[in-house]
Amino acid sequence: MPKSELRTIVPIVRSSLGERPTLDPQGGSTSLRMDTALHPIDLDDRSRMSDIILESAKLFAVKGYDGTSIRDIARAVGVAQASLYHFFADKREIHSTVVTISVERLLWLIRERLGACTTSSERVEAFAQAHAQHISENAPLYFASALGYNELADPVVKARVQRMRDSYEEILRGIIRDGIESGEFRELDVKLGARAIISCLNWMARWWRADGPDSAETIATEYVRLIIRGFRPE
Amino acid sequence: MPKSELRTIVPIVRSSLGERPTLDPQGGSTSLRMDTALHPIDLDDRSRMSDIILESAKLFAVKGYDGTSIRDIARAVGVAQASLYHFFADKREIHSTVVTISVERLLWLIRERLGACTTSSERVEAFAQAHAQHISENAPLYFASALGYNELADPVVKARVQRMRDSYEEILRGIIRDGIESGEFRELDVKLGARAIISCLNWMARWWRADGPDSAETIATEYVRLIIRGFRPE
DNA sequence: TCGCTTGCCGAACGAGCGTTCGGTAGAATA
DNA sequence: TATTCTACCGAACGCTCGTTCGGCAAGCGA
Repeated sequence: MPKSELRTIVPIVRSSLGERPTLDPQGGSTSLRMDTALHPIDLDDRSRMSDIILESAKLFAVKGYDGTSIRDIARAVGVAQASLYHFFADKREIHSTVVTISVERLLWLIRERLGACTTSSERVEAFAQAHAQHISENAPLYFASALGYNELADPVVKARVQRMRDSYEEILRGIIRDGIESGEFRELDVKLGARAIISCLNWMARWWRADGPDSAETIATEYVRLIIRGFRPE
Repeated sequence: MPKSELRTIVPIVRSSLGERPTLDPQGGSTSLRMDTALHPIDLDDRSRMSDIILESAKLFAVKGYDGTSIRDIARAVGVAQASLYHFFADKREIHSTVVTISVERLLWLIRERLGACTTSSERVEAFAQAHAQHISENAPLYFASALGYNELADPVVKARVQRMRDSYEEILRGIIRDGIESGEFRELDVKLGARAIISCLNWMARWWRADGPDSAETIATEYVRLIIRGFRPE
């Protein structure tokens, strides 16, 4: 089961390169499955494929896409270069998979966290904390995705990741809109408010490190509490 | 004079690679001149050197450091590859110069803009507007610097740019501290407040484009007005 | 007029890149 | 038992990269 889930996403990423996914009879339903993010991909099994993805993510996070060579990845995983091509079509597919899994996880985590919240303020805070949890739990994956997602060469993969980022942003906008409607927030520019919070969260990829004094969750919460003060009426 | 100013900064950047700057007798005084940013570098003369810097900035901004080749730059400028090495020691020096000039300009612009302001709120707004003005006036330079400044290979250049970014951040922190002292702002976490504003400004490099509906200055002002609401007392 | 510097170029260098090919050992399937 | 498939590898291919070298023409101070 864990391994089969991992084996589901790669053909989907690959399908955007012109190939059809081999595990599912229909392309349409698989991409729907992607966007709705019903489950996170398991990378904790000790399969080769997980290893490749995780080691690649570490390298991409530190050295960037261009700065990381196939030889680097092979050395980190402990296999020959040629072996990587047994699991992935090319280097771009490895990178696309890393980025896609990261965004998929983030979206899944946010949706799961939002279920337990009632007020709009709580929901904004939960949104930020889910983002922070993703940063701290999947640091290499997240940094690789955040720093390198505009290096995505394939336009189809890029479009799908963009679509997922759009729905990520739309979730926050919806929360703020609800808050305005219920009177919990004043009449404010929804786009601007959402973007301010997301900017703070995203910029953390540039300076936050796990060995620093504050946890990602703490910082995210404080950001939200500061900005949400500007959301309050009067 | 314009050209000579441009010819000042390059030896300074170069000096960090182990060479001594040739235009100034003392290394210490030149690096002091850099950090205090007494004047912006003129890139509007039609010299070869300005051309190389500006065309490189455009390419770095779009394709990144690794994605841009010496051949790309030479083609954009309209010279042979070998000619670039007449003005710069290597590719890294071109990139370092682009990034350094951008940060230098930003700092200079902020210091100039802050002179005309009185209240702390005005000063925070002026800070953000100076940043926005830099983005819109020097878009390629800024994007190249913002997206690629952690690709700086040379540790000495990286340290100097970091130092300039630190003093950039310290300016904003000082403004906020003054505002708290005078009672204009409540007792808030200065580091966090400054970081929130800077995050919004920096993240603009990822999504703002000159052909969009809003000017960079407008967006920056609205960000600040939103966040500053959370700075106000009670 | 001589010699030096500046600006510039064509051609080539070695290194590293992503990728491919032919093949093997072993497990799974028939 | 015969066949197929999975996981994996060593060695090489063609290509692009940053950089270097030797040389040329124009300008300029001596």
